[in-house]
Amino acid sequence: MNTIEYNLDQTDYAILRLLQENARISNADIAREVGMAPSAILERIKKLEQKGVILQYRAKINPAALDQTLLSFIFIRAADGIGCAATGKALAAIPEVQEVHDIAGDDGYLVKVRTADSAGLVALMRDSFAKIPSIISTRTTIVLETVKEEQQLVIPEG
Amino acid sequence: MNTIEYNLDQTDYAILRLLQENARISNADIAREVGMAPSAILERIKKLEQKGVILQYRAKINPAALDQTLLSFIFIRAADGIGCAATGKALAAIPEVQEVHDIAGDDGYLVKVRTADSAGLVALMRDSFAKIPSIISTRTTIVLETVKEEQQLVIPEG
DNA sequence: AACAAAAAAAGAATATCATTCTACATACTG
DNA sequence: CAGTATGTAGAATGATATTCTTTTTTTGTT
Repeated sequence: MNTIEYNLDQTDYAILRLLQENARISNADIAREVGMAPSAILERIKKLEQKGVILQYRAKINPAALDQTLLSFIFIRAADGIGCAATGKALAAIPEVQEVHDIAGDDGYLVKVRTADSAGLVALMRDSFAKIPSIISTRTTIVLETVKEEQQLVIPEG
Repeated sequence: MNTIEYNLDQTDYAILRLLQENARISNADIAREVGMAPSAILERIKKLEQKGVILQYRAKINPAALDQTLLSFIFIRAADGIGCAATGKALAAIPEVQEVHDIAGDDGYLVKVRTADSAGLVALMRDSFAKIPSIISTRTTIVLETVKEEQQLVIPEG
């Protein structure tokens, strides 16, 4: 199911806004920001996690620090259609593959890939993509510069 | 500059791996995992932040909880080339726009967008995109299902 | 409107944690 | 070989997370 059966109020929004910006903020600081007791914040966060509103807390690491500076998007045409997700799963299993999206229109996937350089991209396509037999063709788009990246969700204002 | 002048060792990798999975883990827990003192972990994390290896700590929020279930990628052809980033900035300023990438090959941008539904997407293109005069044309790809999403970086094994 | 039931928040108490400081070990440098 | 710099451990303290109890607020029902 896509929808979540849980009503968020203004306090929840405020908490989410703070956590989205800085997941390592203390409950005490959140409590001060929203004007409530730390214990109440803890309860709310627990509930937000349990209800599936908060999925994870993650550190965003600089790709350059791990020598993964080349970003590419690859359209992939595959022989299997929707539901038969063998290609998607095979793509998802590749470490360099950041995202895999099943897209509408032409039995294809859109894949986001990070490699060290163009040689790494070539190697990836030769070594990993070529081993997935259902792939018919690929079209690669190189990212020159990311203007805005992995933006967080827009949370309704108080 | 793209590269980072900082050498990471196995302990740093272990810390990054833990923080990437759960940014709200305590320094004490990290210390237990890697077999070091909490004070040492704190120092290392501070340095990783200061050196720009760790960019941010973020809570990943379920888009469905905020009623943003439709994901789309839009290729945008614009009149300005590389460097003249007016179009990119205008796109980045749109709240629904999650990512903006300047791509090679055809003076264009690849944009990732989240809206509530197809009506929201239509409204976005009518109200926001249409107001950017440098946009020549757009090609939209609807995501049916995300197989793998916003994967974190692959950190070298110990 | 009044009451009961349920949910949420505050407040206090305790265990845990972050942070600072000092001391020590290790590696690098002249 | 001294001297410097870097990094870690360990202890101390101040802050925090977490639990539990009490109080308040909300909700639903008559």
